[in-house]
Amino acid sequence: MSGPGNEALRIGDVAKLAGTTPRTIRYYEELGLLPQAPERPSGGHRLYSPEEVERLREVMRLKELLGVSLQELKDLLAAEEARAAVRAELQREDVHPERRRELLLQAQGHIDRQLELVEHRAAELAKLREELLSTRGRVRERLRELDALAPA
Amino acid sequence: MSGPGNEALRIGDVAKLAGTTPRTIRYYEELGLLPQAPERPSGGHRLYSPEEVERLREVMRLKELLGVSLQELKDLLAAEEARAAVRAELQREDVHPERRRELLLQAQGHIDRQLELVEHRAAELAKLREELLSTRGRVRERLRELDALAPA
DNA sequence: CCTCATCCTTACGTTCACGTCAACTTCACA
DNA sequence: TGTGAAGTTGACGTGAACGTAAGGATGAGG
Repeated sequence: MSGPGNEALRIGDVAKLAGTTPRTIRYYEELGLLPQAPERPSGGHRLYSPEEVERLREVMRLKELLGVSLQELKDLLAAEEARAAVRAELQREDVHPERRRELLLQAQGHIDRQLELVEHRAAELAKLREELLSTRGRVRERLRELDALAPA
Repeated sequence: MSGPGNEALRIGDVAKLAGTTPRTIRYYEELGLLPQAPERPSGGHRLYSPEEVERLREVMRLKELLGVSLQELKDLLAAEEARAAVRAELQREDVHPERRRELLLQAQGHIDRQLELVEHRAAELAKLREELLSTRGRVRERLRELDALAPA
């Protein structure tokens, strides 16, 4: 059985797959951005699953798009971390509805927090985009005027 | 005659108006992000017009929204710089239409470059926003299910 | 089993984007 | 005309986010 989904990746592979370096991965782990993968079977080498690669990419993506510090990002991801735990707990059927509700509300709060950040930035960017488009429109119009008078 | 529009601002005033520090302003000037205001009447103090404040705010805004290094930002603003010069030159009527055309095309190129950057980021952010909204939707649904079974 | 690429930790180095301090000059105002 | 706040140019300091080098352990292929 060598089906896909259970390959054990080494840190160098992960780095290449995510487009970064081993150093950065260790650094993120040190900061708590990535789980400290306490599984170091026999040797001290870190091993990763493809899911971990996705997680890393997501971290890099958020860093890029939200433009926050790694510390702030850590807080934002604590949210995601919590959501993972929540999902795990919610999987089981035997959770008190009261507890379920609490967990879901908590998850919602985390998501809303991220959404707020994202929407704020998105709005600002949209505004900037509109301004640029408008300016470009004016330039184009002037070019057309010019063409009308003295065509190439 | 003390009408608005010709107040001479000092670097500290500018800093407060733009929400930053004198140090940053000097640093930006040193990097070439702000024009080196060669006008230092008698004393060596920098003087600014309200327009310069706007310029500074714009720089800060772009830095924040585009998340680029100050060097890259400088290149992007060389564009804007050029546009300012272009606008000045275009104001005059006695410019060869050929030259006008050239200037306008150049300006258009600069704008398009900025637009490309902005639209790329905006698209990425929009994608992220959609994902978050979708996730939130699922959470909400689960909450509604819960409410239906065991209302508060 | 040997070897060599890859990994480990530790630690110091580097770049960016400023902060801060020193020594001095200039401006605003009583 | 003094005097305190604000400005000037160096210069060095700093936090974030890694890069890089040292010295040694580990793992995969021949």
